[in-house]
Amino acid sequence: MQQLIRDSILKYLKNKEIDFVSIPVIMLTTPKNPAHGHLSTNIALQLSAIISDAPSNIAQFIVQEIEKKKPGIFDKIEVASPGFINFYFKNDVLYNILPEIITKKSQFGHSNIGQGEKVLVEFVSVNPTGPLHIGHGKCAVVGDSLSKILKAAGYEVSTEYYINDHGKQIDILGESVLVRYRQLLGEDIEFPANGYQGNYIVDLAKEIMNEYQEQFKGKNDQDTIHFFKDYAQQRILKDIKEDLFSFGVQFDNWFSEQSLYTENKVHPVIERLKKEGFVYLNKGALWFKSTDFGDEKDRVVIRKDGEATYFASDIAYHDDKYKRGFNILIDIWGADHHGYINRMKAAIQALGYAKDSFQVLLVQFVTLLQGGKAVGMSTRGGQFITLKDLLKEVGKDVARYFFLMYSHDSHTEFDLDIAKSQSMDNPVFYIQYAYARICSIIEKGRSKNIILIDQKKEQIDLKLLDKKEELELIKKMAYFKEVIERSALQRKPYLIASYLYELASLFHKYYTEYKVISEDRELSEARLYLIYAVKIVLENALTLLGIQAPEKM
RNA sequence: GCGCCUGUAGCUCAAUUGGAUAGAGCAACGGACUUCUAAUCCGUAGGCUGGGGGUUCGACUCCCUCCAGGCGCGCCA
Repeated sequence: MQQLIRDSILKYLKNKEIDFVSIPVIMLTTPKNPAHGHLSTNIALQLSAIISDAPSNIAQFIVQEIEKKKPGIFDKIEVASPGFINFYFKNDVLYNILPEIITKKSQFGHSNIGQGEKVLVEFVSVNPTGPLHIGHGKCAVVGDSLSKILKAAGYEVSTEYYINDHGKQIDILGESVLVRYRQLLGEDIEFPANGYQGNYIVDLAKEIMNEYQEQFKGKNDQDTIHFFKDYAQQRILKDIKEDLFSFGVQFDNWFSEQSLYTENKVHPVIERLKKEGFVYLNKGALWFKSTDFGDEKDRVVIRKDGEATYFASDIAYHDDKYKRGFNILIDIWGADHHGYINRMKAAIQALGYAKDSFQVLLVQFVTLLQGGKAVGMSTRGGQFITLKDLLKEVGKDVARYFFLMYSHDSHTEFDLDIAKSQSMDNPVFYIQYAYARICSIIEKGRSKNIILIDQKKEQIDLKLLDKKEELELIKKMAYFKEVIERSALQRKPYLIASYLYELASLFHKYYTEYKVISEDRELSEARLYLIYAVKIVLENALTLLGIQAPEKM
């Protein structure tokens, strides 16, 4: 299609004896207004800015050229003021999508724009110092769903969780549990001011007490601290893994920060930066010149006390990602980490990698509403609603959809009351209900001996599908592939969620207006064929979001 | 103070990256079940896209400025 238009433009330029202009990317859009055709392009408007001719003249010419070449496909092609070209396909052409869907099944909508490029999506990566809360949940589904979408769009995707099992926060965690443990044994010691307050710390202390009784009473030596640190961290990590698993989020790899030190990967990277002249000594610490790449200030990589900073290991970590063969790194971070982007981008460039190969998706905060009031949350303060609690309240499907239904980029509200309601307020049920309805119709068809014939479309008269609602459904399904591509390229999983809702809505309308199974056998077969396609597309889209497609509700 | 994100119907959010008449859901009002599931559908009403300026055939979208909210601005992670 693009080529067709391009050729026409070239011919136009030749006729006009215009030497050379770079033709803009030819954008073909599917207009929201049906009166604007099935496909539309604004290319003539764009061209008229470059070459001096009225857009309508250019459009006219392109249309004539295309009509000469492809007389069979279009019902009509029209030029609309001020210079849009609107293409109307013959219904026959639209129908072609149905056998395609039914042949490709779960593969329908998939494409190869990713061209097998290796992408590493890193997300959640929460310190193992406390349970996952709702904000982490949003990051988790955004990352998980985006990975699935990228795969569907032809990228080779790996997912990874970076475990911050090194450094001060972990030390504080160990200390917090130890103090709680000793307090439980009746010792009168003060809880550290910067310690973790949550009840889960006390639970951990109790757990250790049950297992080891008074073995560590009064102790505060290195070995004891180390034991508590390890115990707490591993225990919490196990919970995190379980929570994510029950949320349908799985990782290809769990990467330990500590391993960067045991495998000596941090210091060589710093050395490399030093050699390139991006590192200098000041006030006893070693600084990375991130300002060379647009950061607002330089950053410490080795502290005065000789310890590498978190940033230093993060540089090594990202270097390692590239070394493992990934071309595109996508990190999904909570919005509170946005100040970190520039220094990381700087490091990427200093190491010689392309600036754009490292991309950060900032997930904005979630405000949880209950009874119309906001529920606060902070890990340190210990007051939060955990992901586990949320899953218990609303279930995996609802939670996932609510996190995916809006742009990850905007702060959203999660209304617990709506999420809990099994009513028409709840978009998840709306979509799943459409799927369940289709299943039940197909079942009815089977009972009446109208059986779906997968591959033999010649036995089905698709021309019978001429109702407005039917054509709308078909057009919507034909759009699915593009939605996946856009969603992947723009890194916006929520586009799938919106699409899903719209498709479900079209189906519900159709359902109310027309009977699929009737006395007319041929018509029933054609309509069954149609809704079978809808079923497949709904299922494929739901799969991308990690949401169940129930056959009965 | 500086930086990033956000501001669209009473509420929660969209708007195909600069396109055609700014759209959905909820809430409000009025309708539709002898039917393949009413967890559904149809209709009515609701807007100076935070304010102001600019760029052009065309702006919610880009630029400038102001206002409001969120989040950052450690030799923490």
